[in-house]
Amino acid sequence: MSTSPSAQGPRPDEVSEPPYLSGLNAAQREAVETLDGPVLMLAGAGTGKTRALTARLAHLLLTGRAMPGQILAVTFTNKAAREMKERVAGLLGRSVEGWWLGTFHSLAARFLRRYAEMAGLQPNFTILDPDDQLRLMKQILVAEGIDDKAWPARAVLSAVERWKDKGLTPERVSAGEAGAVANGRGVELYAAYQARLQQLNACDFGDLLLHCIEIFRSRPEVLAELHRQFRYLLVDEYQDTNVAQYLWLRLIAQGHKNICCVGDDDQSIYGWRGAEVGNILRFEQDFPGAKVIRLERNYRSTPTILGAASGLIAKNEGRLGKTLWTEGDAGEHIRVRGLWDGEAEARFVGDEIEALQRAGESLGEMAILLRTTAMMREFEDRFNAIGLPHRIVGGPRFYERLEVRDALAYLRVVAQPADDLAFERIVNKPKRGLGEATLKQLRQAARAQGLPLLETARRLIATDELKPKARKALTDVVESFLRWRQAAEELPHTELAETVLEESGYIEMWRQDTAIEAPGRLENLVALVDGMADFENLQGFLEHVGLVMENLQETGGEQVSIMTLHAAKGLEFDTVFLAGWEEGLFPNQRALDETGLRGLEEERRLAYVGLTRARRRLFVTFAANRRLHGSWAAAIPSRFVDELPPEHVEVESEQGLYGQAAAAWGGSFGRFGAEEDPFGPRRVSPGMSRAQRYANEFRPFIDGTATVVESLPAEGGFAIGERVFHTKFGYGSVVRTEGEKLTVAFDHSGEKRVMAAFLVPADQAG
DNA sequence: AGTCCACCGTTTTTT
DNA sequence: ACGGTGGACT
Repeated sequence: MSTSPSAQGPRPDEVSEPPYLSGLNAAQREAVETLDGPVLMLAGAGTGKTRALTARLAHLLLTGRAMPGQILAVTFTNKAAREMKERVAGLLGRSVEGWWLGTFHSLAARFLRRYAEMAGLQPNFTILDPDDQLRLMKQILVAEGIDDKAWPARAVLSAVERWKDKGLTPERVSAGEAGAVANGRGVELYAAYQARLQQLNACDFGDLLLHCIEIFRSRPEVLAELHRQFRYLLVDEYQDTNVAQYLWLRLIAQGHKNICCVGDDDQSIYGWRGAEVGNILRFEQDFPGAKVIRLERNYRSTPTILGAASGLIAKNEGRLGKTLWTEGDAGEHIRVRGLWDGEAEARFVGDEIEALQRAGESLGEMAILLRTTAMMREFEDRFNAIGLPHRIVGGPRFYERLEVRDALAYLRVVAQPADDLAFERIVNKPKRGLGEATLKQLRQAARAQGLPLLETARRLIATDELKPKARKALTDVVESFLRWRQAAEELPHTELAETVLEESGYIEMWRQDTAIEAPGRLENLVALVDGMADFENLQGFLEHVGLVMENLQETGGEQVSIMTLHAAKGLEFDTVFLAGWEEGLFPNQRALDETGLRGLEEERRLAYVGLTRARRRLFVTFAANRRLHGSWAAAIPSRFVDELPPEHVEVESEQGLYGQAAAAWGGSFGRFGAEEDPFGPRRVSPGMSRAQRYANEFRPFIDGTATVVESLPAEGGFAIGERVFHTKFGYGSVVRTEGEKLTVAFDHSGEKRVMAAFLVPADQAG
């Protein structure tokens, strides 16, 4: 273990050692003090990673190893960057100025503003948001005559994004890879998209990194400058980096090779957007001589929770492997509970929360973690009904709201008149009679002259080419922008924004709107202008907006949190409810279909992330029936339920609920011994794996329940009044028949329209 | 030019 | 179920 020779003098003894070192365990201490060379800090969930990380930064600064400006620290979210800044300031007792701490994208943007012209951009380039990207891609597809039915802009754009994630410019995309996109025209479209971005003086998120990489590769003097500057690199959440980020890092790290990457391969959950677990698995090869430090002592969860999580994640292959341990009482068992449907599930969770609340537990220490946002609704409804304070974490973000985006589009055109996407967005908002016809004319002229739309409009209104009405309206728009650009020189940017929104009639448009959400939109506009006050100028504000799409919500108070598993990464709660653990939902069927075993393992990691969010108490629930895309689907418990080690789990099942499915399937949700199995003896051989049983007997139910069965011919007719049995809804009587569609009054779930193929005569059931 | 209706697709999401 | 989108209609 090396200690610095400088500032602090010789190795401090126990008493006088700096406060940020005290209380660290041996591994953490090693992670803090191993400053030179490549270090991989494998930090399991709840092992005090952030603590070690911030201490390391404090150590670098306090020992005089590095000046703030010589440290490059990368996080994944702005929130994480902010927290790190605050915590290091807390350790040092003062705030640190001038260091390079931020997200990959904000740091890359900072570089790129400096070297913009090397990438063919002007320094005031716009950063496109996802909506702009999509609109731009749509325009490209139209221009190139691509059938958008076969190749929707979404799909092409996502292919382009994956290429960018891999650090591939159009020239570098391999033929094999390109062939699969848009009938082999993928690269062509990618190139056209890039060309258009350049015209707009814009780039998308992926470009921020990609342009940097290209500059680093082609301009050794730039890279050398960065190498001189940055002596120490620190990267958080390394398991979620993509190839482009890896290349970017490696190029910068080549200088001093002092790179410390922190991550947990078991928590890699962003493969679907290009993250490569491989980056962390390969670290030691990528950075020869790397020291690997494992943080394995968990300070967060009970041994029970930790044991369950470890047992589950052990089913994954290709892990670096860690053995997390913790001390203390085993704690409460994990309660696994099966419910009739999603509504019952929400009711159950609500009841448990109320019970905990009565027992003195704080709502702020409880969270419901879900696989998809679609599942949130059920909980929201229920909590609203019983008046349980809650908040949805995530959800539509401030800068994504349409009124905010419109307002920003106005400001973007003022700041950067070549921003055609922004111009098109607001040219007819409020309605000015500038419809598609005029816009088409304008676009054509712009293309012919190779000029931005606003400049083209300025020229066009001097001619007689437009219809008088359109000409009048467009003149108005052009003159307004000229005036606002003038005003931008003199007015503070907040006043400029007010002027623009008022004079454009945009504010008035919402004042006139009688829709229920209009007042809220006006409030958001006010909030937007208020928020601008925190920035020095319009440019700085727009830069922030481009990079920070996060919510402004800081809702305090005692509330239960409802969020997706993805949103929960990095958080912890006393009590966690993991709901919707059903095959098809979680693990998500689409993940399995698209990426097979890889997808399954990522889903399992997601389960692991969920489990490890809990400090003391954990509930896992699943429903037998789930309303999905409008129709009902029968569900069976997630295989992950079975993968929780039995000794940590306590199953509570509603008696008889799963009679049908459970009996056919083997009569167990995994936890019952043969003698206590309430559903009777198993009908499948005990040696058969769950996956096999499943493949044999449940395939049709799992992949596409309804569709598979619906396509079968109806089996014989049912008579009105006949008693029938349905695997999802139970017993009932036929009310109406229309071919193979029947209406049945079910004893427990009311009238439903069902397919005859789903029904059997009641006397043949069981 | 603007409004209405049928149709489609529907995991996760930061920057 | 539901919301967004594109095409047809007024």
